Amino acid sequence: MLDPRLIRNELATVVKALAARGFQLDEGHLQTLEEQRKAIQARTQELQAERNSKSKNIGKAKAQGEDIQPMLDEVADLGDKLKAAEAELNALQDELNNILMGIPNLPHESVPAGKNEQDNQELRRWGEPRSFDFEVKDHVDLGEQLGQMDFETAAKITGSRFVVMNSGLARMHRALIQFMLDLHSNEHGYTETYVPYVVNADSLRGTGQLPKFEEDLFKLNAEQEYYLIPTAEVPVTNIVRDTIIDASYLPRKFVCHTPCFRSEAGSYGRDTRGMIRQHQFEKVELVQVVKAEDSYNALEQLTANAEEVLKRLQLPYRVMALCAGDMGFSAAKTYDLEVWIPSQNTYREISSCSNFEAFQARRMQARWRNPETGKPELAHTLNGSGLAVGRTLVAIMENYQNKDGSITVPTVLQNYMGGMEIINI
RNA sequence: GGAGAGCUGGCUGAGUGGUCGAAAGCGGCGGUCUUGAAAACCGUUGAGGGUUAAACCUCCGGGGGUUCGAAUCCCUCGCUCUCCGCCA
Repeated sequence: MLDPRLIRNELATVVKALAARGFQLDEGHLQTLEEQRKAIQARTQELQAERNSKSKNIGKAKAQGEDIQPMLDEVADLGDKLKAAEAELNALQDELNNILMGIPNLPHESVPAGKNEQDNQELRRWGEPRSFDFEVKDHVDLGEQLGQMDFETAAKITGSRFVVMNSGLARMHRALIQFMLDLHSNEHGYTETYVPYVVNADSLRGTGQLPKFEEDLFKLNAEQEYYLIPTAEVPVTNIVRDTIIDASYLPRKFVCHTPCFRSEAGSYGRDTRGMIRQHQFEKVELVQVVKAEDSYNALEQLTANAEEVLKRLQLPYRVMALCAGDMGFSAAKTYDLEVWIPSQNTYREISSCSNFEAFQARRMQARWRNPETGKPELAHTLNGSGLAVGRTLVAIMENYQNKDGSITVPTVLQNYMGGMEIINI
């Protein structure tokens, strides 16, 4: 959520900044509502003040044994008037709030202009894509030939966009999770965290998935309004919802492995083959809660932490600065890490690292107490994948494939796989 | 599943219809004392909105109701705890 005062006081600037990311804000409508709100709020508060003072007087008079009937007559219709005013105010505030909750974050000044992924800016590359002296296979062919990756069985059990794995691939999948958790908790200073995979609507509103993106989520058909998490970002960031954090606890850095569940509504026909886009996938997520002044340094750090995973796995990648039009709803700035996928002869997203500034913190009232002023201030939140496990597995399979269809195990993973050096039939 | 108790400021916790945004303690901040620190003592200290500043308004788990007036009474939902039952 944007700062309502910013919207009130600098509406034109906000409208312009939102246009940069392709969002049309109905300026006139908002202004009209805001003016009405102001007027009705003032009137409501006057009525409330009148009620408070008159009630107080009645109390005093009664205590002194005076006849209070005339005073009661005087306030007879005040209650109804007040109730009507409050109802009107509530309706207006709900409407304004709905609009506010649907407005995306403003892009940071350093974010490149642009409409879509064509306009993203490549910042740097690491590693040299390997040249193969045989025809490369994609991970689906490799996995099925190994007999360790089975999409048909998964489709029988559930439906499309799921996978069954076993043996070496299943183990490497697990090894990746352990490796990433260890790296970030032991070397990068993150606190390993375990969280619920089912969350309530408040949590999803806090991080920005609701109210606008409900169709991307799996909603449980339960008595409570519960959803499967689309990313660990939701439960982990909401750890600080409705709290005032002591300054000495900042920055807070969490690393958390969870499965992620996405309905992928609206992505029909995209990446239908293989493990690139699944309804269920594992991800190791990095989340930071920091002071406002630190958040852009934290974004660089968090991105570097995610990059380190790719470096240790010796996977070639590039770093993209997303343009304003390609960024997610809540982000002020986003770097995507894209890993080299030989079968597609291109780089594909494997991590997305974003600074949300105070956008999520304002929605979830996540604050810290500034000792200099003694006042609570909104925190800044960030997160990034470190990394998406399924896609990492895909990248390893394809980049480390051998002519005979076996897959060499990256050195850093061998200890996590009981010394296994190669995956074959 | 059944019965009961509770949810109050950063934290603990008092408050059962009016002068309560709310005692007390802890913690925080400022000061006295001290070479410095600790201890002790004194003062100060909830959040949000509003205003040049004030006035004023809202908030005692969420929502609704009763009342001139609600932290306090009623309804409802959520959560926590205790006991019983059931299951692992």
